[in-house]
Amino acid sequence: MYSIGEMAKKLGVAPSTLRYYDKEGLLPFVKRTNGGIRMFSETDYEWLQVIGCLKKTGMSLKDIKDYVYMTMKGDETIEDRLNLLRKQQEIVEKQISELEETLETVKFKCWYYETAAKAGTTDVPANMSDAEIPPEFIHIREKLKK
Amino acid sequence: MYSIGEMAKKLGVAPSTLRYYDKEGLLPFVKRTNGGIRMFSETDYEWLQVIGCLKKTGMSLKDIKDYVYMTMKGDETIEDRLNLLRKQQEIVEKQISELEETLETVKFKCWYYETAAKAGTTDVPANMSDAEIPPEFIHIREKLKK
DNA sequence: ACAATACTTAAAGTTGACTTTAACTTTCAT
DNA sequence: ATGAAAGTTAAAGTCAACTTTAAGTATTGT
Repeated sequence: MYSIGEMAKKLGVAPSTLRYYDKEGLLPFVKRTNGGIRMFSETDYEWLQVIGCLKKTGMSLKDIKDYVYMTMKGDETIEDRLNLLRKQQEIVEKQISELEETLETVKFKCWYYETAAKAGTTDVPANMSDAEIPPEFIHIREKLKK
Repeated sequence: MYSIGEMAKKLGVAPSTLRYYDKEGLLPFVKRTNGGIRMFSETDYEWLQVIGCLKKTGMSLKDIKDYVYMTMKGDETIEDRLNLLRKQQEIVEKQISELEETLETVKFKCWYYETAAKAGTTDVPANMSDAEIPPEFIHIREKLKK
């Protein structure tokens, strides 16, 4: 069993964050001592890991709360939870492919400034023809212009 | 030349967003008519595409503003801009690898609920031994517990 | 000429996810 | 038994990035 401070440290978050999550109804599974102090168990830790994962996918606290409540309802919500997770998988896959396109654009910009640095002026990369620039950047430059 | 409404449509953002960016100093290059109305050019559009790219990397508007001003200063800031973009490349690469780990966790959860759905209860995937679960999920389940 | 539409600004409001504050209580080590 | 450390709550504050509002000005089509 862990106190809120210990669990916060284990997770790398502030204790106030865990209190906030609890207040928002994300932690209905957390038990209290007679004195009213929260006691976090190992399975609570697993829950917080899952909450952390869903947060990384960009899910809102409200939607995470709905998922937690679904789970609390038991086996009758298995299909719903599966559908929710499948949608979340698609969302993350889309996020990754968008970030990969962003990365290509940033790499183009790096090439642009490397070329400018060698030449001493951005005029050089700015005025290059398609034939002169690395082929993987042609469509990126086009996309930025159109 | 485009009005703010046309440019906003072209970019898929609200006109108020462009006014906000201008007010925050991100668009020092945008010219005005005698009457004070903003006129966006094709190169302004390219600028907004770059701003959009940097925003997708998670850069704050303040830092984007600094980059815009660096560029306005001319060729003496080429090295600084290159360093900034290289750092941003690293940031995006890290974001992608973190999202890929998140994706694996979501895929594990999907497998978990698919298995639960077949069995009619989450007890089945929950009580499986390492030997029974797909090998790629062993370390993910471990990570969630430890 | 004039109505409709789109533009302008400054200032206030919104949102989500926390964080801080204030006043108080519980737990733990000596 | 007592003082420090860590816990508790409710309520207010913060932050970034917009969005909305209000009051007014400019542009465009007939």
